Amino acid sequence: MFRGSDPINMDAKGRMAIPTRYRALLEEACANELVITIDMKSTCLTLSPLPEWKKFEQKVAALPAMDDVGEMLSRFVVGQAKDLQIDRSGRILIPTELRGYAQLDKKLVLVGRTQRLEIWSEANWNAEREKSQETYRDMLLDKETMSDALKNLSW
Amino acid sequence: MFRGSDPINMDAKGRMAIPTRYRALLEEACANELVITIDMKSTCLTLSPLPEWKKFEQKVAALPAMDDVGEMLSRFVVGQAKDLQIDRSGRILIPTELRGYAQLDKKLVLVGRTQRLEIWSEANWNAEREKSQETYRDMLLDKETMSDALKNLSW
DNA sequence: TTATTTGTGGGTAAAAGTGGCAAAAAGTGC
DNA sequence: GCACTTTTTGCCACTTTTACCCACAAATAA
Repeated sequence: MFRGSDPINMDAKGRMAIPTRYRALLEEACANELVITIDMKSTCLTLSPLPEWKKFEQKVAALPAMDDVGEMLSRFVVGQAKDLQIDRSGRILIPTELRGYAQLDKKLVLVGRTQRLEIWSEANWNAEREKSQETYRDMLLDKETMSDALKNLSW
Repeated sequence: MFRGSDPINMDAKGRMAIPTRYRALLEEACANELVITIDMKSTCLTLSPLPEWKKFEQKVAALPAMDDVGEMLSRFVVGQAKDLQIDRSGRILIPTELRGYAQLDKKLVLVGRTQRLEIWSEANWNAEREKSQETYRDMLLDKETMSDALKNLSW
């Protein structure tokens, strides 16, 4: 579904153009209805087609009320989500509060993550890429800390 | 169902406007009948459609009488709940005692939590958000203390 | 070079939220 | 029991924000 990264400029009103190669896809998959929210583990935002989002929301809602981490996930991820419509020029408006969270200024990077998209500030994206070369390469070589699912991933 | 957060001003009489995007939903889901009560684990209030509330109330009532924590939950959460009607201008009146509990003054934030809503003072909400970025990010990275349900949450 | 498609910016109109005011209802005291 | 006071509810108008629409600029392809 979504893959690859695109550098995109956000305009003064906080609007961002969706790459044309995704337009038809989004029209069909979700009638241009998207949900944007924070990514709790990284300084970026998550953009998903509404049907995909709903699946996630249901899973989170089904977690036990006494699961403190799950509760927090629901409060801040669901609680800061926002429905978006793609306008007739193929743009979305990124809500002000979320812009602050992800430290977005003019230069953004839109990253494809199969079922969803990530929105990064160019600066944070580059920093994270650098970090991945130093840190995560070691983590990939260390079989001790790796989950079983990942250990058994075939390619 | 409910998602996202909305900054709302409470008027001098303790009334709060429900965002328009929820109006039709609430009319249909519960004929504008809501229940408001305290959230025992946080300094905020919980607002639920009557049918959703009833499910919770039944579950709590079914807990063993010797479950002290459950007993306390029933006494203070159910015991301080209050039925509300949305008025003809789409507003609810937040009971005085509950206003005190959640430290509400003029500026409020209404937070969507899928089946229910949370009402925060703007100050407490912002403080909680900041805290989530410092504390909870670590909790999400620490696989030791994380529940299995959450560990296996795919997204 | 010209035409078509994609990206950007700004202006305008509609809708939503807020606060004030007035009317009605409830409560209290004479 | 009646009148006055106080609280609550409903209505309306104003202001602010948001979203939609159109026009222009840039880039790409013919």
